[in-house]
Amino acid sequence: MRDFEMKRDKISISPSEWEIMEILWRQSPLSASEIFEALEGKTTWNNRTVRSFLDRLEQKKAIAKDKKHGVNVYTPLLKREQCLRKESRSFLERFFSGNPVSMMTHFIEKENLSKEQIEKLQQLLETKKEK
Amino acid sequence: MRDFEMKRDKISISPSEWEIMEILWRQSPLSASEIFEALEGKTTWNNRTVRSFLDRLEQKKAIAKDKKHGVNVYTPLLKREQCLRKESRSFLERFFSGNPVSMMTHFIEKENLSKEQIEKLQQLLETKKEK
DNA sequence: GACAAGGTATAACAAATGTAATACTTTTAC
DNA sequence: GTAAAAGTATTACATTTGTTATACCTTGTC
Repeated sequence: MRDFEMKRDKISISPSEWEIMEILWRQSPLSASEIFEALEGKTTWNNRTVRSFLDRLEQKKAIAKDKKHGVNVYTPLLKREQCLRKESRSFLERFFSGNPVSMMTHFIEKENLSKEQIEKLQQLLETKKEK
Repeated sequence: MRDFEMKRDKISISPSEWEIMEILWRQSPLSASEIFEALEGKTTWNNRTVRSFLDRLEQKKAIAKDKKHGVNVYTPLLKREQCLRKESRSFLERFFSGNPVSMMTHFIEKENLSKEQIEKLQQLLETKKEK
């Protein structure tokens, strides 16, 4: 494995930071106050708090900071896909010994799925089987 | 308002603590050194470290400590089922906006499931649909 | 061209977490 | 019955995370 990849793997994104990342994955670059506004309704974070998270994400090299027209704007350096995969695997490992079937069994049993939802999953599995 | 951070009155179990809980859910009561032994191979934690986790779990009232034959033994106070459900929901909320179907879709797409695994899930879904 | 509003950089601080060390007490093995 | 081993209780300390606060700097407005 190459060096930069190893380093990237070590980045850990906290729950709060993840909220920020989601905003930026949806749209970027954005300024701190744009991000702050995008969080309205979702969180009650102070403007300062948001800026702290941005600072930390930048230190972690999860996002890049650029000065555009005298204002800092932020862009993701990590791909959502990749981060999501990492988090998913970690969840799987922690709670289901890495076994995806027992994990999904848990959700199928515990979540109340509608007929439509079940059928959607069935269809997806069918497609997958024919791969 | 859905602030995704937990309320203070709810017990939160850290990843390391979860390992301890798993041991105790499998078998209890156990002494600190029994737990330490059960962790061999899984972790490289020092004996002291394990005892720290036990102390904290006790403070959190996730486990009970009793002195049996001059030695402290520990028993879970929380049900695995319940904790697992809480963690699962939090995962679902954080990464898939609480949508179980999109979560499962992710896993079906990203994990390489064998034909047998897929069929097992299909069967489970079929059963569920007839509920 | 001074000022208020907002931006920036830096610091603070407590709780949670990971990871033990110390210092005393009890039990066990000779 | 004493010394080593094991246990207990308390403390420590760095890092991460959540949550601002302070103090300085820029800029559009009057």
